[in-house]
Amino acid sequence: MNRISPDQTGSPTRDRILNALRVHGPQARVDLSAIVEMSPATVSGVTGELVRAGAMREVFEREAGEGRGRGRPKVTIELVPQTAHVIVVKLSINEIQVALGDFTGSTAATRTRSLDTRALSAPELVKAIVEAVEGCHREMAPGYGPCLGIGLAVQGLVRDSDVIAWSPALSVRDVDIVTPLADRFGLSVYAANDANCIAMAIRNRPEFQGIDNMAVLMLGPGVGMGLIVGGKVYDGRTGAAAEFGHTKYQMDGPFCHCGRRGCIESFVGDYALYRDARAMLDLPNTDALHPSEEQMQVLCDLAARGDPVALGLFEQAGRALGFGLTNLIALISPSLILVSGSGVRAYEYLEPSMRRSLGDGLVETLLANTEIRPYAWNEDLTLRGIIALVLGSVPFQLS
Amino acid sequence: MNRISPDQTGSPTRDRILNALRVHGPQARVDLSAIVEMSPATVSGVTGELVRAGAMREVFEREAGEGRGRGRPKVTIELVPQTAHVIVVKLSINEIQVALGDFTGSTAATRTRSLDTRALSAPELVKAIVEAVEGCHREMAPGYGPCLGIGLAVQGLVRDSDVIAWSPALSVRDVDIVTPLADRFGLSVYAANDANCIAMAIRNRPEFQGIDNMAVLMLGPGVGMGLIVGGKVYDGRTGAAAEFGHTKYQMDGPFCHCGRRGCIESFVGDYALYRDARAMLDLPNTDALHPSEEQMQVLCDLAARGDPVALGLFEQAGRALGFGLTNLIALISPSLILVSGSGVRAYEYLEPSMRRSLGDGLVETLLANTEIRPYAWNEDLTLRGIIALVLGSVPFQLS
DNA sequence: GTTATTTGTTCGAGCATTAAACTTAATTTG
DNA sequence: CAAATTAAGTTTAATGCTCGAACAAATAAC
Repeated sequence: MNRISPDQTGSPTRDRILNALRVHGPQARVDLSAIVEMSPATVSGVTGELVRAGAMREVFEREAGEGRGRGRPKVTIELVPQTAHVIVVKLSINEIQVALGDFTGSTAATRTRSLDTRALSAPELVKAIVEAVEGCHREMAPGYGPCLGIGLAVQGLVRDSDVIAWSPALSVRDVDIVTPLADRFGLSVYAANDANCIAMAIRNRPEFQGIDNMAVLMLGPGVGMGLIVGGKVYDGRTGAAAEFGHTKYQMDGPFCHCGRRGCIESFVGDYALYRDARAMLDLPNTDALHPSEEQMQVLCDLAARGDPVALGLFEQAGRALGFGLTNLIALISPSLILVSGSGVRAYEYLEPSMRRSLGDGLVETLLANTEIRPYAWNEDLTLRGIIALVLGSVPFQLS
Repeated sequence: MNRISPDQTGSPTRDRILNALRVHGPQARVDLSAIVEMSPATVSGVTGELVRAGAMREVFEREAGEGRGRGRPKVTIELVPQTAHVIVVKLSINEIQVALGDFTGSTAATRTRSLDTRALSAPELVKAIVEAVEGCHREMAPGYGPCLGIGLAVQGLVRDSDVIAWSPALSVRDVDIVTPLADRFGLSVYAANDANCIAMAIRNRPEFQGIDNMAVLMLGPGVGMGLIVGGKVYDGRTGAAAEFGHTKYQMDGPFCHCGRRGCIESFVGDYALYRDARAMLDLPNTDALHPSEEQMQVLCDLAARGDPVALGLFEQAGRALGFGLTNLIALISPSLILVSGSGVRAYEYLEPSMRRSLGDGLVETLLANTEIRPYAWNEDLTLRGIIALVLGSVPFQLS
């Protein structure tokens, strides 16, 4: 949570309009008024104010092209990207990425630094992040208005949007990362789990606006999940929710990174697949805890060529995944489940056994209410998500 | 959902005040203003209006007893129970119970009718419920103000707060129960799953006001759950959520009532315990699908006397329960899980293995955030819950 | 009795929102 | 090409909700 700025409140209507423009892109006032479900008069007032303040501008696209009907033509308005910015940091294994998010919610620039994150102490971690933020501020922020806040997307367990309880990228635990940053920069700082960020980014796309209950599964090195409940990212108030990957498949199954046995992740995570593959196939030895993209691709290629061992592996993983989804659906029954993450590359090999598993475990009524489909994986979703989170949390105020 | 009264809107503030009085009981205006977090001026206005309308009254409890400090004494106000009423029906196996809920949310009177519910066709079911409601209207409602709505608490799967997709009490499926009732009586009708009703009733107690994420487990003939997310009953938009009992324990486990295998319910439900007990102990033959309270009590007594077979049964059930809770906590991480239902009678025998199961499956961070404890079972919770649900859904309007 | 303290009411200011009337800017039609 | 038509956007005045502030009421303490 933030440490600074206790209760400044921007008008909720203004924030809704700003958000509508971020989600739906430039819009005419009439259309905005339909989106936010307020009268044109209200929208007119708010936009007028913001245009005068320089945060929005009218955009004249004189392409009489198509769709131009009778009557006064619409004039679309857009956010001025330079109005303000946020700085976000993505912490993953051996990598710290910093990005500047502009006022529209886009990533304006990013920079990545490689370092041995697992060797960092808590103060060193803070220092590394402070440096990243300062670097971003120095090099990217000029030309932009004020910094509205700082966001942190963390692989791992974030508690109370405040402290990193545990992360695969770190060897230290329970690091309060927010307080020192807030103190250092005098800004609101928000930390969030990376899967939640991705869920946020996806839910923010126009096509998912109506869907209030959805889950985004992140297959990859680990197995994560972001949950949208009631239209908002669900973090279980302690932040430690949606740990789909550590849902159980078999109590006496293989050991998982988390130290327990039989987690879904220990059947579906990259390391699990590669571990089992190496036992049966002739594959290069490696840091088995973190197989690379290329190594995983090799497995996929084998499956594509019909290799029965590879196919069998994916089939088993699909079964475990289906088991986990069965429980997820029984408990939450989200209307949509998207499967994403780098692991979607193997979706076609996972899907059949996953669906079989689901069919075995769920009554039709439940199954029929939930749509499951893959969603193309894209690295930048995390950044877009944390940017959206910060922009949505800090009310915008006119100066 | 309701079919009548499309969008009449009572003031939200008024509804909040009414609800605060229902939850916290009679209160002075100052205290009310603290509870609803509005200024005394606003509360004064609203209560004045309602007192004038006869829906509230001041109550003079002249017991100078204790707590009387300096200053003008508080005058508590209470809801007038007769102001209005709701009629609720609880449908369970071979029983239809009807109750009148008064304006304060209490059950003013109930009546129960036994009949072979599984023999009913859809129209016969509707007829039986209509009769129950009419009987209630005739015999209990005189003396009360208008009927604000009708509520249905149903054992089983309710879809879209509209149709009974499946119920153990019925042999028919997908019965739209709401439309005919709404048409017949010209009132808003709400149907809800019984476990959700109970969760609602419990969450409505003053001591749980602050807890926004909680789960109420219902052990008994079946295993149900009610989920409170963000302070509201969660029904997954389709109503078919929180099916904890049909969460999986072992894919190849015993068959469950739902037709699938290995559900938690098929290890923890009364029928599962009794089924396994009969295989090993000398117990009376019976309708094994629905063992009676007394029969289950026999099992408990055996455990109390240290019978190893009975203890072993409960231990196994506890293990399954713990497995299910592991997944629930990993996914939702509610801050509180209450275990209730008639099955709590055996809680002390279930608990040790349940906790062991949880310890094996969950990392401490997650486990530490969730409190699990039993909650005394009380038949009337269902009725109180559905009454609260109807009262909370129908905005109150001054005539 | 006088003062202090707390509860509750009343009144007016402030704010957000909207309906309705109006202005603006285009297209279509005669 | 002017007049009619259509649709977007603005302005204004009215409504309604909420709250601060002043005030009234009812008691205990002194």
